[in-house]
Amino acid sequence: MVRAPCCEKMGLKKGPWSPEEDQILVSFIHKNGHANWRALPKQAGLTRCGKSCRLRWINYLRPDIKRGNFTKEEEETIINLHEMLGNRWSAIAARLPGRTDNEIKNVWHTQLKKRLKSHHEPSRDSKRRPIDTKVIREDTNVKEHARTSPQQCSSEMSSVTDSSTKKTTTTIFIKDEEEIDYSSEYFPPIDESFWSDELSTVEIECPSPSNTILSVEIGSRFDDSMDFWYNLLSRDGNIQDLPEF
DNA sequence: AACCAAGACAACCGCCTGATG
DNA sequence: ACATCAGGCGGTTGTCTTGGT
Repeated sequence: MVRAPCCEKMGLKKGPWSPEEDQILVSFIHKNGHANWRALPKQAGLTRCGKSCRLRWINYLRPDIKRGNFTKEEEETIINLHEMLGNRWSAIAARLPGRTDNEIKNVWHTQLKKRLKSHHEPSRDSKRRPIDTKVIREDTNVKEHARTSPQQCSSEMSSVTDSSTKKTTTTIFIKDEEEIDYSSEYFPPIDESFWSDELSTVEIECPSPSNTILSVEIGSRFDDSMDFWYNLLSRDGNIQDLPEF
């Protein structure tokens, strides 16, 4: 059986919402809540599909929405979280009270992406190479390298999940050794099982002289070992919360 | 004043996931 | 175990606004 569409298209209105429609939706939700979005438009007397109503409420009409321009702090937060989480807009929005995933997505595409691009232009005094110059090295000894190198890491991290393969790729950028505080208490020992299985890949950009990125497959105990990476990243102020994988 | 292009924002579409029967 | 549904998410498109000519 073919799955029915979320709403019957015939006769339902599309496009921008009118103030009257907004008023109807707001007053209905205040009175009845929104337990069932599919049934809501009919009950409220709106010629919209449930999805459209939900989106309008979530992105615009909700009372706790913060309107207006993003502050510098919010923009910095978005940039940092995007480096960690990738295009997981809802996860980013969850860390910015009053902001919606749609709004953050728009700001990212219209403003921050441009700013970040210019920010990442190579410069003489920058020790960090731009992301698009990285090289992935296929190396059978890579696990051995990676097992020792994290203690020499300082830290930026980004994570992208391929929805088709369900594979998460996390990239950790490593600054040059002389910049690093080798306080070993940040880095608890990890055991062999950390590297088992093939659930995710971590790419570790190594300091000179090799200047390569090690692609490391990590295993089922990755979540258990996240404190390890968390300590590394939080030490340098790159994250406040554990990233989700 | 009219037109056009670019930018900003709102809304839609299609897919995925978890819940349920 | 499977089919279906509703909600949620990210990508994309549509519409409106603004600035330049």
